[in-house]
Amino acid sequence: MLSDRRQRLLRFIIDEYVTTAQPVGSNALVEKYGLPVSAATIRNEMAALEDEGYIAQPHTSAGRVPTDLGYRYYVEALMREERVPDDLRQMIRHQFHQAARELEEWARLSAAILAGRLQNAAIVTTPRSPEPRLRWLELVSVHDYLALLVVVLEEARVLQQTLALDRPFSQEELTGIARKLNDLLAGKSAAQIREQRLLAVAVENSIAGATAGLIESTEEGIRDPGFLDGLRDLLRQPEFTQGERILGLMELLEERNLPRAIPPSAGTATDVNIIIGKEHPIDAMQVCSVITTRYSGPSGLRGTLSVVGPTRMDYPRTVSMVRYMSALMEELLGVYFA
Amino acid sequence: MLSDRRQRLLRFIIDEYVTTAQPVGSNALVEKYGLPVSAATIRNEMAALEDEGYIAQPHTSAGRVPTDLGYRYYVEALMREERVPDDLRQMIRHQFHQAARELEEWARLSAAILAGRLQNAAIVTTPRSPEPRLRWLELVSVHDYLALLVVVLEEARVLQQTLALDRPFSQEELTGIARKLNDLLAGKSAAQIREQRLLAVAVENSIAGATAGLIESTEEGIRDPGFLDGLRDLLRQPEFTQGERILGLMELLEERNLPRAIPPSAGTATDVNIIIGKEHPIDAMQVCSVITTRYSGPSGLRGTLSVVGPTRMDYPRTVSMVRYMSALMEELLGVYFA
DNA sequence: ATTAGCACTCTCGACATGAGAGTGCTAATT
DNA sequence: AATTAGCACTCTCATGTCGAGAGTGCTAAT
Repeated sequence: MLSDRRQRLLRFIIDEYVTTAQPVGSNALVEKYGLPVSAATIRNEMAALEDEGYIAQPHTSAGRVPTDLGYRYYVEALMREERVPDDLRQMIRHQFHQAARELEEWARLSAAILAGRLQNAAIVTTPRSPEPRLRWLELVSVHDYLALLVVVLEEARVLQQTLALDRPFSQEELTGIARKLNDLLAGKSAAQIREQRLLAVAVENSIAGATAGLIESTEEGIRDPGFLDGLRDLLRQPEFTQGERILGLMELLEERNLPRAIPPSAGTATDVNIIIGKEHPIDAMQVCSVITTRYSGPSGLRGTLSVVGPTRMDYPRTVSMVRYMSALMEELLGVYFA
Repeated sequence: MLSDRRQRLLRFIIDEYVTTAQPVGSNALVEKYGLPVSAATIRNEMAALEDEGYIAQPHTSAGRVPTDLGYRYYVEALMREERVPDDLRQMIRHQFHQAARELEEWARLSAAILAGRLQNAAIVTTPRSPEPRLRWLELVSVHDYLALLVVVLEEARVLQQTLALDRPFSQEELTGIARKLNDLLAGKSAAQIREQRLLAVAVENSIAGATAGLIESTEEGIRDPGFLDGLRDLLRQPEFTQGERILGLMELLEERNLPRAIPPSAGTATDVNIIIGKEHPIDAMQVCSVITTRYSGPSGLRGTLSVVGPTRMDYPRTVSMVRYMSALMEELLGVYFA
């Protein structure tokens, strides 16, 4: 257990380092924060903090830099709750009111706001149901042998797929099939649709199968990897201006490989989840911290908001923003599906 | 007009610089390409090429580097047609056969293939009609006061928008409205739908308006900025490893601001269009070259394929790849809408 | 017209140097 | 027992110098 003074010191060091990105020395600390002791005392305390692994020196005669463990302690014990200022809340609400009322659009906008405000990368997934159900399906003829299958899920998500037909179908025929399938399958999950498949007509059977497949494909998260924004902001961070270290990160983020970049376990906690540096299982991400939160809406809808930045990031501000955006999304979802 | 020898020399210089990314000197040139004259002669010729503005020295005692003008001359007069090798064609076709048969998916895949093969960024837009027409619309009830408008265009593109309703509507009512509007509006463009708007019922009128608006919104290209891939490859290019210069570029590409990154005029030529360095109107892009081509399909469908790389890029290979992918997309579109 | 020869220019890496920042330790002070 | 002043020490960083190497332009000879 750290003494009170050491805790305070660690907080100062982190606060200072977060803003300057420079190793912080004992003198600067005493001056800037008006500490009632001399630099020498601080040096003793810092040596102790270093022994315990919370801070480190890049080289002998440099100041101290927080370690991943230091940040972890900070996040667990030292960090003060921050509140998103009211005027910013107003601005954000305003932006949402101006945007189209679409789930996708909200997710996109959330990512843009998080990235812009925090100057880091943000990834937001659209709300999805854990077990999506069919609300409506439609078959539209593209030409004689090709039809477009349009599937609307309960959560107002629209999916599409083209189907090759083994004989020509008219739009009337297709509409008839769609009506029949709607009567039979509406409200059902992919699994339930698969069970149901004992229709007399082969075409209907195969279309039902395609519908189930389409719904299942969304569950794997392949089709909707979420919205990524702010890569440019991340690149601007001083720790990444030296190419190299960013490359692995780019690979990961550009292919929107969310499950890999952000371990699924990150969503188990009800609250905000924080992964710091080396705590991350993937090498390329170990220079970063990831802050994730879930949001949920009516009928089991769920999505995630994540911010990716250097370990030297403003944790209180990021946590407060992520938390606020999550609450906002939940509120909007509530109204949407009122 | 350049003498034969100078032309050949310019080609050698560019070929060499493209592969090594290092200024090329007279000695290296004589040795590598087995020229029948001495280095001194080459120096004289290079001095002449420099006077005419085709090459330049980064500093006094360095080798020569092609200028934008040099690349321009190369592209216009010196470049040899290249052919995408048959085995690569096979591989690419194979990838397309494995992919889902969706326009969007094809565009995504094209961008991935271009980026991967050429190690540069690629942007591919999905095929769009210049004057999209309605094929089918559907209204799906989300809850009493909210409906989802699903619009299918002739080109098998699906659009969606939620509509707030001023009184509760049942799914049956909505289906009735949709049927009526389909009868009335199918095959019409946004403009024609707007003219048509003299329906008796207010709701029908406003839904028709929303449909027209939705169709129009796609024309502005806001909703579908195209698929971008290969930013990571671009970052790996030696000219961009020193952060800084990449930042402006990122801004532009990440927001997928295609119209700005790739001037619309780039599509007027029937063939491949090449913009080299300073020829580009936007500052941030002046360290890059952009190679663009259009592809088109039945009933006026059009899209573009673009590759963005450093001015030092392999023009013949890029042009051949872009041209091949364009032909392939046209072929696929032809079959799709057979 | 071509070329050999040569002086010249510039970059780059290695090395040295000094200022500056920051530390750890010791001994004195409270 | 905690704190502090003082000081030697270490390390980085910016600067300067130097020589090697690369490449050029010019001149005079072929």
